[in-house]
Amino acid sequence: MDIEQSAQIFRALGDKSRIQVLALLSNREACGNDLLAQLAISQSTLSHHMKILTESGLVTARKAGKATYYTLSPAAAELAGQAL
Amino acid sequence: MDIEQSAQIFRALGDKSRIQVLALLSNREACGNDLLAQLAISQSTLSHHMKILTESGLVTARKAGKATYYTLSPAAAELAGQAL
DNA sequence: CTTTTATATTGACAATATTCGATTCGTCTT
DNA sequence: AAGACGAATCGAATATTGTCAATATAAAAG
Repeated sequence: MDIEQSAQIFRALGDKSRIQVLALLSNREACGNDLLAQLAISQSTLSHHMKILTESGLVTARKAGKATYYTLSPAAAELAGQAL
Repeated sequence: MDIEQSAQIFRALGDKSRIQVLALLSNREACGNDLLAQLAISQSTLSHHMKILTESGLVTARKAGKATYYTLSPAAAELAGQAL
């Protein structure tokens, strides 16, 4: 694994809101609105965080109709499970 | 583990230079000068990074005479070993 | 006791990151 | 077609971070 990519992943993990998102996703898949309902942040901020999480590879996004469903990618599940 | 503390640890890991430091420390203990010799950063920048690493608990510092010797803490060794 | 060596701290600056409200873009419903 | 809904993007304000040169502190050497 490239060193800058590792840094990117850790940077993605280095934010309270994003860790909360990962925790929510550890149980089950969820769409943006589901997540939004449990986080005290705005919709645009959540969208921004989800972009960072997906770009880092920690989360994968699946669009279905209006909604976007997010799931933990396996690598993230491992890291998150160990460290959280 | 507290969620903000987790974020702090990941933030500490989210920088290229700091990951390089951890890689260097994975083999053996090293003092600042040793590290400085292998990293293309200034002394003050290294000192700053080492502060972040020690404050996050990933690295422990031991002062001996003029020098400060750094070692990976066990938790970091595990995380770093897995992710790097 | 002066000088050198190893770190730490300070102050400054540019680059990044976080956050929000407003707007836009798709998709579904009516 | 019009409206509602979920999400993404834009623009801007603010905060945090990474970096360095300069300076300070502390220990060893001469």
